Amino acid sequence: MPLQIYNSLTRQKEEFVPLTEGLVRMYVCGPTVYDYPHIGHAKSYISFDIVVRYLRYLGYRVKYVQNITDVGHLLDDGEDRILKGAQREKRDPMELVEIYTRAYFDAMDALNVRRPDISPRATGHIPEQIEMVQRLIEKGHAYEVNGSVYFDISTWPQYGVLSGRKVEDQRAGERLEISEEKRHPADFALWKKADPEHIMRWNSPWGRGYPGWHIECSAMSMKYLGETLDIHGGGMENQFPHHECEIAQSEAMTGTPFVRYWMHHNMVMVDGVKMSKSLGNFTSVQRALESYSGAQIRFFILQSHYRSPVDFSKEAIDASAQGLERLMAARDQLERALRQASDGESAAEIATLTAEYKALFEKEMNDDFNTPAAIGHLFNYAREINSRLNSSLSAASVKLLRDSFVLFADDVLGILPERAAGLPADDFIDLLVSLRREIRAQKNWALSDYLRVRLDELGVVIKDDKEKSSWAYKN
RNA sequence: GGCGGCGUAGCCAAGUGGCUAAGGCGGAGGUCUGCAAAACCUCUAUUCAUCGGUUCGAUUCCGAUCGCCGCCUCCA
Repeated sequence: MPLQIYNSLTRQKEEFVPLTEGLVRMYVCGPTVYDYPHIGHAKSYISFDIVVRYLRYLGYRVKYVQNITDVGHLLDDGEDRILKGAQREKRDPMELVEIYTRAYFDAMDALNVRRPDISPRATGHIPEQIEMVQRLIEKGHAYEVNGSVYFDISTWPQYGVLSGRKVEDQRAGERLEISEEKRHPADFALWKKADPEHIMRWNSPWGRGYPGWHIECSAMSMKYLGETLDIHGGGMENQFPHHECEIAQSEAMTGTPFVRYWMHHNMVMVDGVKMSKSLGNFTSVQRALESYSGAQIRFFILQSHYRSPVDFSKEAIDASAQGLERLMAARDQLERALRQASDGESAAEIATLTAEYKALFEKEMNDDFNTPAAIGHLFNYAREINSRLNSSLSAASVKLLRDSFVLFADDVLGILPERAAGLPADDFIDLLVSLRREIRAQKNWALSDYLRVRLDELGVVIKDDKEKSSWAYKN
């Protein structure tokens, strides 16, 4: 079965067919860089990292764009996030933005998330956004009032297609005061007039101001990917109003479909409640990395589906970390066997096994990137591999197993980081282990145990069998 | 009030209109071992929130109820 993607727009799984054969145009909403990235960002960008990696595994060329929002947007109290952050930390807004942009990339690197091909910044694309607003005014879909420009919902009856909402059903103004400038409560800002104290502002045909909340994604995605994207990703909480507004303003301007497949991932929870910056109950990635490795966090997130919420609890991560250790141990055993295996043809049985697991892995990944199920097969695969490594295999057979295991687990899922130590240490450990073998042959258990304990303290675990001893790194 | 999602073993978590309801953690037993660890083997949900309905048959489809969550406001 070919790749199926759950499309939020149609609310069903659909076969994935890109607009241009062999090329995927993909855009994902990036972070607002006014604070450290949290575990919710981890789930988001790991989810879409899997999408990109798997599409590339399938042979597509993927052009992946993810914005950096460095224009301040308004908080409930009318204050600007970035401005507020800058005041809090007594820094220039752009300095603040730079610090958190770097923190964001550092965190993603630690989680083994591959960087987007293009990371456009909103402040670097003000002219594009202004141009878009102008075109919307020209086409009669937007109006200017007192230095601000709003999108006119009444000119866009399709508003609501993505979220399935009717404008009249919404409780407009229940929690946020409706601007009196708007003709209709659901009209949204494309450009906002800046108050004198507003630091981040730019010249525009409507005076000094700054872009609206939704316009940057439309302007930048279309600039780099064209008028129709294959995939647009983001969090479910952005489905409305953010993505709904993107569709309205983009399609009103171009007259063509904006996005073919909308993908939305679910939220990270803490004790059953959504984690978010506004609720203040978030764990930063940097903080989580003090307790867990990037691979452990990544693996934990991939053990539930991207469209399911995940509860970030110590118990759950500890449990999944144990599981990850098994997969990493299997990889280590394969690498070791590869160094020690004798020459020879690969066995037909091994080729059958690798083909079987390739089919299973692809079946699950083709089903809307079902990483938990794919990982389930990986555990079975690891067991099959381990039992075969107990007997001697030819180097060609081991290589076949190693290559396929690493291809799925690491190239696509990215969950098998290199072990900590540099490679030369391996040779010394090999030497110590073989020396210990001699000591054991002399039944000098005291010295043998001493070596085992010392090596254990250094992070190397010994495993003794009748004919040989082997070892593995602990973490 | 409107829109949407979820409720599967002690915990985490896939899945399916009917053959054994994946996998991981934890637990129990075993093989191996000088001991240990790892690995491997066996066991660990007669049952999928509750109650109805459709069906020859439902955990899976439909309805109701209960519970939990998200969105309707910036948020990954």
